Amino acid sequence: MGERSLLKIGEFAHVGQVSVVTLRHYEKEGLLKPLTLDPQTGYRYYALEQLPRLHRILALKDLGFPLDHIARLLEDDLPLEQLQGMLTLKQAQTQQMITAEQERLTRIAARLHQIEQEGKLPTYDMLLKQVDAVRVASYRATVLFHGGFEQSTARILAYLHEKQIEPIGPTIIQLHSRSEQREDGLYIDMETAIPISTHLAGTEQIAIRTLSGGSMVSTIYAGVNLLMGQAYAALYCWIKDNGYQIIGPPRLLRLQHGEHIDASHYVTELQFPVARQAPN
Amino acid sequence: MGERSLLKIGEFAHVGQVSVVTLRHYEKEGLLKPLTLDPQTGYRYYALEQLPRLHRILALKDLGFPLDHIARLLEDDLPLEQLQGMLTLKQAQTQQMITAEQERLTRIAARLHQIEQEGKLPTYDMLLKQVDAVRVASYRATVLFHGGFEQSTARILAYLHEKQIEPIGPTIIQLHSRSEQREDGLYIDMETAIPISTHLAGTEQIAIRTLSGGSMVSTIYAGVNLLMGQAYAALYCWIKDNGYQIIGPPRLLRLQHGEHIDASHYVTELQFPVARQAPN
DNA sequence: GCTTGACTCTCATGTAAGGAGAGTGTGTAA
DNA sequence: TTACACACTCTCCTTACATGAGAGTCAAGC
Repeated sequence: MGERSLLKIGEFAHVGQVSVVTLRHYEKEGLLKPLTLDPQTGYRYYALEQLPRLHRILALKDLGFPLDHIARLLEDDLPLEQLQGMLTLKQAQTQQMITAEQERLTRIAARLHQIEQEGKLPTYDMLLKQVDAVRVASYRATVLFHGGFEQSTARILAYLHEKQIEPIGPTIIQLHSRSEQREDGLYIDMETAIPISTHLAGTEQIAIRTLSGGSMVSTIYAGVNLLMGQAYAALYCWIKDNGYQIIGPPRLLRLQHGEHIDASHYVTELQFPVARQAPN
Repeated sequence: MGERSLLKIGEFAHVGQVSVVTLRHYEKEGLLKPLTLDPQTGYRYYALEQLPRLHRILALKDLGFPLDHIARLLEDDLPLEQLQGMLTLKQAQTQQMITAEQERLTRIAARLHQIEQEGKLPTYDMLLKQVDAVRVASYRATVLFHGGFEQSTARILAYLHEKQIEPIGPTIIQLHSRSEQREDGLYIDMETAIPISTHLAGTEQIAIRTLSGGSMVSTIYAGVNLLMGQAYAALYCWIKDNGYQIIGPPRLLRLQHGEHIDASHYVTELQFPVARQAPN
């Protein structure tokens, strides 16, 4: 020690506290070339004076930069503004990642919460998804909860058939109010909507309109679940736990229903339009 | 729609809002097999009833699980505790990652701060590293800052030479107090230490002891910088900005020094032992 | 001068989760 | 019939290395 000398890769790796493989990798990436290369043996020889550069590489890696960015940052003629720009950008990205991870943390906690509540494997899987706006033919009325939409659906389908238009997606039901009990059954204000591709005029009863898209919390279940109580409740909890707020009526997508299908094979998606709750 | 049917991979991908490639990938990973496979054509056919499973996969992926963990989580006979365990573990990991990212954010901010202060590319790169404890032969005295350690080093080396012991690392100088000006120069209480591998008895002057290891904030610079003012200051700022506290005397590692070496080729590492500041 | 063990070289492959793209051969629907 | 969807295989690409194979080199002891 104390003598000026060239180090073999292993020695340099040792003082730099990195692996030999890492040094070779950095050379390949053009980050740190050995001072000399023995043309006979191919041995790499490093000088201790290269240690500050290695140190800088590690420091930048520690800031989260990928190696190719570090290569740019190490260029001698890099203008100061660009350096600052890259750092500021990285700062923003890191902030964003933290936010994302925190949301994920909340989702995990919500899931654990759900398991505790139900005391078993959760039945419903919540997912936040983006939904496109879609043009529909819709019919809105306050009808019997059980079977009410069958009539509505039939009514719209008849109209579309008459106009020779085919549906382009599953029937969507918007539940505009919570159900209310009357003497002859459970009633609800629901809008039955069938997606179509073409524009046409509606009738007094059947409106041609566009269902808005946006962020939806969604869950899908198979089988019959007429009251959807559990799914509804689970979704409601999830939205609350994860700091969202409901900004519209829930939707029911009848992905696989019908008279000649056994009820146990029904597939339904339940969606709530949501937005991030303003953090007050 | 509304009819029970088998979907081709493209259709299923569409309703599930994933890519065809993804579905094939999931099949290969054993996460989601198509309901039937046409032996003639190899076409995959999915049932809508598989949508909840896909949904669950996506939800778990959203929680941050890798695909092989999801495969385990999807097993029917997974005991509840194991599910909870995996979620709790993931929760802890996510929390840890958030903490790490926040520290990174602080480091980036410190770096930007440093650039602003210096008004140019920062000269010193700070890195937090773990240092092992090391046995040394050391000599402590209040000596002239300039050249004082040369004598100390020579003294230790003479002793080691007499005992036929070779140093196993660069000379370490611990600065036990800040420098003080006297009439004939700048004095400092410094301990010069040379790493050795064997244990042996010391003398009145030369102690054989162990330098403790631990977390060190380190910077390396090449060239002569006798007062180390800038490096010292930069390191000091970094430690403060990043919420650490200094828990011991700074160390100077003379990685490449010596009489027959040009001062511009000196390589020195400056280390401060630190600990996380208790968040009060 | 020889052996031995530690070290070094190059090259290839693997990682997670697919994305992108090409090439080639069928299937399905209007 | 003509698009288009789908099949299969293959490769390369992403990050920052780790791991290993097979071969050559260095320094030290005998």
